[in-house]
Amino acid sequence: MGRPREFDEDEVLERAMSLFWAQGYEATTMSHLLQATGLAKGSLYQAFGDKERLFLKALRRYLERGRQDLRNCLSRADSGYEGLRSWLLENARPTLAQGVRTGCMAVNSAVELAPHNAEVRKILRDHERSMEKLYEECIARGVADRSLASTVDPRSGARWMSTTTYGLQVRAKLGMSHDHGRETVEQALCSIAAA
Amino acid sequence: MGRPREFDEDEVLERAMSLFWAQGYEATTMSHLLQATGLAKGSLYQAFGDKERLFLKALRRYLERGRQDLRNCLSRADSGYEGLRSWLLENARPTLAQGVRTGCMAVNSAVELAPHNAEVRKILRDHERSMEKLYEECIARGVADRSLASTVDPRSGARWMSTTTYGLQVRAKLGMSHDHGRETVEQALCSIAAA
DNA sequence: TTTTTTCTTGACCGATCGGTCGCAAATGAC
DNA sequence: GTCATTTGCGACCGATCGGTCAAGAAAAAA
Repeated sequence: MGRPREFDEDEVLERAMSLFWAQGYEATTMSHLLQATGLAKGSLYQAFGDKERLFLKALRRYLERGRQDLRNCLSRADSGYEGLRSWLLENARPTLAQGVRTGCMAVNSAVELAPHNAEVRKILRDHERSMEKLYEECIARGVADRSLASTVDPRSGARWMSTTTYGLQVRAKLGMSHDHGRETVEQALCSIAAA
Repeated sequence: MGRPREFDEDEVLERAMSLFWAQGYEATTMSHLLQATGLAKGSLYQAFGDKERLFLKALRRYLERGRQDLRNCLSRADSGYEGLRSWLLENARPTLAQGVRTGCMAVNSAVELAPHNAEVRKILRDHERSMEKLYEECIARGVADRSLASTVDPRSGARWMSTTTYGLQVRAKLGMSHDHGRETVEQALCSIAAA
């Protein structure tokens, strides 16, 4: 009952996510969000609460998609090693949106907000743990199929994977070329590859 | 001639740097800076120009200090391998200031500002290149003293070092423990250690 | 049709943003 | 002393920030 929404909530969330992703939280103003979504101020506030709530919702959406991407990437691989390698190569591909090096929204949010916002910190830590669970499984698989060194500990290997993807995403912000990214991935992989 | 300054420019810059480091550029307001430095508005503007100029000056100071730290760290080491290892371990130590996980100001600035600010981008890229030159020399040393694998290319190894330190600093923002950091460093080092 | 409920819209709010400016104070030059 | 020059200070500026709200519009319920 009541008057129906004139906008698609998912579409609005998607545009908000893009803005926060490309510009960060502080640098994205409500005016930007209104202009990008085409909504009036009241509508946006009524639908999503305040700026922070909207951001959190956009962040959660981004992270869920990232986890799904990782699952797909790893499951497509022919070996544990190839799974990790293809995910790292994915992270070595500089992401551009409208000429802006967006990097990874998880990394961006971790750097900008995590130290001062407990909710963001919790979300990102949980996400990190989920990602590392997937890395872990993949490493176990790689040890079993002998594509990874038998000495690799799945837990610490998983944390090492996180670290390496984060690092690549930071370098993407400074304009790392795809070639340099790939080169770094191959170098990094030496630490876990089977002898 | 004229009236002499009543404040120490270096001291003011130091405090500004700490604020920008801990809170980022956007989240640090002129009021914060005035309160932290004890200066009046006009004095700060007359001495440093606007907020961005002050930030750039603080950033340059931070980066110079970082390069010096790296030089010291590497030169103290007994081998190329130990040099890289001790620098990575330095980056695995979570930095806290007044309870805030400050991480690394270079990484923070790269993520927050580099895509939208050409000056910041240039400064950080130049810094990255300088750091990688030092890594390179250290890797060459390590190959020569047989502490590193002879197969390691100094250039790509240097970029891999950058990537790994960046990754550790991002994880520091999410509350990485010192133990996990050290564990990751040991895992990562497997990719360059001599067989 | 009337009522109820929800949504849309933009005027409006106080607070704060980065930045300017005029005036008093403090120094060296003369 | 007088003057020129620079600093310290804080009132003041327009713009913009995130956020609220009242009134109108559109649908379902009666």
